[in-house]
Amino acid sequence: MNYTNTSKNTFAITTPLYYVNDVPHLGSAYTTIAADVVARFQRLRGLSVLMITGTDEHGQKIERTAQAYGRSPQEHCDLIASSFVELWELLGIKYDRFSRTTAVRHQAIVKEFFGRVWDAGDIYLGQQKGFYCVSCEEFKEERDLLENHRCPLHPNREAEWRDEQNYFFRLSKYQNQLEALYAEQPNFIQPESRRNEVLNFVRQGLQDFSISRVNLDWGFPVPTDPNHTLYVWFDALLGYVTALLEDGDEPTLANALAKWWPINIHLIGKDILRFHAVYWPAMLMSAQLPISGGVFGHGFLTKDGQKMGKTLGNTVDPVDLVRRYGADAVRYYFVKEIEFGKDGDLNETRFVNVLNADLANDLGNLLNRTLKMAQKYCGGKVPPVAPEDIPSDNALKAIGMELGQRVTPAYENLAFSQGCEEILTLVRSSNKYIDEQAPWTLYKQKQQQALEQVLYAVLESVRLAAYLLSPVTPKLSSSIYQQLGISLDLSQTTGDAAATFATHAQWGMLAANHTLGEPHPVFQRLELVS
RNA sequence: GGCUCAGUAGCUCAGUGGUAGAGCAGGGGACUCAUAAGCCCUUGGUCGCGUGUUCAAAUCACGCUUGAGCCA
Repeated sequence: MNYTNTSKNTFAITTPLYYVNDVPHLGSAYTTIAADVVARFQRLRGLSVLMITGTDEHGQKIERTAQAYGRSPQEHCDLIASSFVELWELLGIKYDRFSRTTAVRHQAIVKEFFGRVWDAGDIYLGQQKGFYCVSCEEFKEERDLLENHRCPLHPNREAEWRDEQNYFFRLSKYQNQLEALYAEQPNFIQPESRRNEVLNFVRQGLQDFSISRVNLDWGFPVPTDPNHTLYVWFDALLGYVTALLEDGDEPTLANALAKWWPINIHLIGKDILRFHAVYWPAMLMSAQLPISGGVFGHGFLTKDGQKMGKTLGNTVDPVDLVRRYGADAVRYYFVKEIEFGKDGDLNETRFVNVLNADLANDLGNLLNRTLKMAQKYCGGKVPPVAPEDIPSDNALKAIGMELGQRVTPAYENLAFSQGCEEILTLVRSSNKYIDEQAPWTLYKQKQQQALEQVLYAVLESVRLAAYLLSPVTPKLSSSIYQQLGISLDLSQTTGDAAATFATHAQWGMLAANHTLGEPHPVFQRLELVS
């Protein structure tokens, strides 16, 4: 699987546009961290990257939530949207677009897109009868509901009986085209278990779905019939398109699609897979637009093995988590400790153990002990060693020479955990190498040349590890670069030449004789905070 | 009810036919450059249960069981 479009030098990735029913939860943070990691990696590779996140702000649920808080819907949306922005700031998310579905220009895009689907003859008026769960914003089959027509996902509220005229999207027409898409692009839906779910679902036969609601004000009017309001999902998915507009652009599809379309990959939680893997490509087919490169549905997070939820009262506030442990720690834990695609657990004891072992003890201390030795034994400078003079069977060079090539497919395939493990191999080997070579003994024996080779090999290995890990831990990696005396802020790379993979992912780019920085612990050991 | 995925060391997981592995956590040791870190050694598993196929099964087949999920 490789979502990089090699014919263009661009890479566009999205998180969902998060529903502003409530302040951001940990799951939203998880998706956004993952997207940021991919985006940062692609920038390092020199691609022009557009990372899109944002908020989905329409629908009955928002209307009612706002009402419950005594706010206007727009006030409510503004408030919640800003809490997302703040969280991304806190987490060090470097997004390029924050797309809000209440934006004025979004309406223009939706209107034009609707027109194309309308002209294709794929929208018709029909009757929708059934129980509607406002929390899901979906009609439910009666057999799927609990007693008193309560939705299994929202058992505290009864689904509402609706019998109304709705506009429908002719999804059934795209059954064959969708199946062909899944067959021709086996990676369109990842991971595989999710793909199977979708195939199974589609195989059973697709029904048209309703794309408008009546008796609802908070949303865009159906362009051809203002008595109806567009269904929130129809407008939300198009938020990805609107996000592609440059600031001064006229809000037209042509402008939006000019540079970045098709989006390389949508990262989503598994709960909204159907919208992205079935409805969305069908909508694009109807509008005769190219389909996105793929959809990756990741798993859910549990807390100490239990589902997080308000009923259990065990939700974890991402803001609180970052305040207690720091952004890099939170990012690293979720990216390294949870296999992307599977469900994962947050356990704070494990959190602290892993962070201390990997980042404080193995990586941070490795830098610190080596820098201190460089101070004592080499005058605080990178030893005058040419990397080519280090034999290729040197334990660290052997790993370092191949590491970039090993880590690249891991990032490309969103196998973050694997990539981190590869990097850690070099870090752990470096600690072992120091103990084996015992530079302090070489110093006492006045074997300066051997000593310098050892320290160079280790310093360079730390640098390489920091560079390759920088998509995950941008601040930590930057601190390491700084202490190595390299003036390049890895947390702010923009895809320009200075920080590119071609040079920095090579083992041996550390320049001899330049002055190293002052050693300070780059990652303090964490304490379990309750 | 149908279907999918998973069940391997205390924890998180790798291992898809040939004498059970990693990281973390636990125990011991030697060292000293270092963030009481690192290094070495080590405790720990009838690989969910059962039957079958095979010279040989964590690995293949069937059944059961537990958990997660999909079936608008």
